[in-house]
Amino acid sequence: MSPHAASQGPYTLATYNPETSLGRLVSEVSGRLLAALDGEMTELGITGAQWVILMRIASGRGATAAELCRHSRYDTGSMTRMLDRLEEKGLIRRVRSASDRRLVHLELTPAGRLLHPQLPPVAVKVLNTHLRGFSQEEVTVLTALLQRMLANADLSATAS
Amino acid sequence: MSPHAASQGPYTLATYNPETSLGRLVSEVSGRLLAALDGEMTELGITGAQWVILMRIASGRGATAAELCRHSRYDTGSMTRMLDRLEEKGLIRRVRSASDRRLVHLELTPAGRLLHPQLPPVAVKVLNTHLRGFSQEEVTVLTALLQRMLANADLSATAS
DNA sequence: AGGCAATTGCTGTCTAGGCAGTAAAGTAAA
DNA sequence: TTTACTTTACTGCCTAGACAGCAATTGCCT
Repeated sequence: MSPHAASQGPYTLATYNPETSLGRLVSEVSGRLLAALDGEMTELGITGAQWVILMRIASGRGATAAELCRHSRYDTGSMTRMLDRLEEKGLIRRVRSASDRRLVHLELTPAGRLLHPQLPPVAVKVLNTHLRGFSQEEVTVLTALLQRMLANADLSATAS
Repeated sequence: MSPHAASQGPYTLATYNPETSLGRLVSEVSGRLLAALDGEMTELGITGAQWVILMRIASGRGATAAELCRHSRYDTGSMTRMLDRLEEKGLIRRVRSASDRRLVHLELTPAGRLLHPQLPPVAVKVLNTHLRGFSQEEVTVLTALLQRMLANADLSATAS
């Protein structure tokens, strides 16, 4: 590595164009995906954000509020209120843990279990709509590249 | 194309995994990029969202509030308040148009013009940080794939 | 000219997330 | 045991965006 390697990279001030940069592109695609998810979800009575949390609880990857926060970059306060909304809609239930009384275990209600199977098809539809004309390999390449960006983000986050 | 081609695509219910899907990935990368931009920007006294708007005004791509809304998927009400904040910080100025008195032309104040050159380097730094280990060609491929997703999103949006 | 629709920018109101502070519960060390 | 620290969930308070409604202005059309 040369001494000034840190100042090098794919982007330079001379070539950088905010309108066509990866930053704008990723943000735009993300926004479109969420908007599409929201649109498909209105008839089911929940939002895209609630879709994410519900899926996590249903799959057992979000047994408590704190665990959900750790994986979704949500504030614990925001998560409390998010769970309030899901509980108010009768989709989830809070159960105070007996072994550790700080914890509140989260589980789907019968209504939640009834809704759950309807959630994945919506995501599949939205994704495939945005991937028209993509080959299986292109999806693999895109996924791998984004995962590398995420790994780089983790490096920076841990370093700071 | 077979009659049921519309129901096919890269993702299927059998293979779909919400944790590793492109949806989650794009959303996560987008969030990280914005968070990094926000972090770098605090010392400059503005947020990542304000960075975007300022850049647009400075480059002449956002001469009025309505034009900014059309390109940033913001509500006109939200844009009004966004511009309020930038005006309050002394970075932009509102000038009522003489030719069309409905319009309010936006321009940088001297303080805004002073801040402007500091904005692109921050984005370049953030992007390159997240693109460590990427070749020039990989960035090109990633950009092209995301642009195709965006084009597909536009198709759906216009169709609905 | 006069009427009608569209555009622009703004304002109230609602929802939702971030931050800070708190109480309860658990853990570890003196 | 007692003390200090951490974790968990929750609660105000603030910011910020979405939606609906508004007045002013403009262009279009007869």
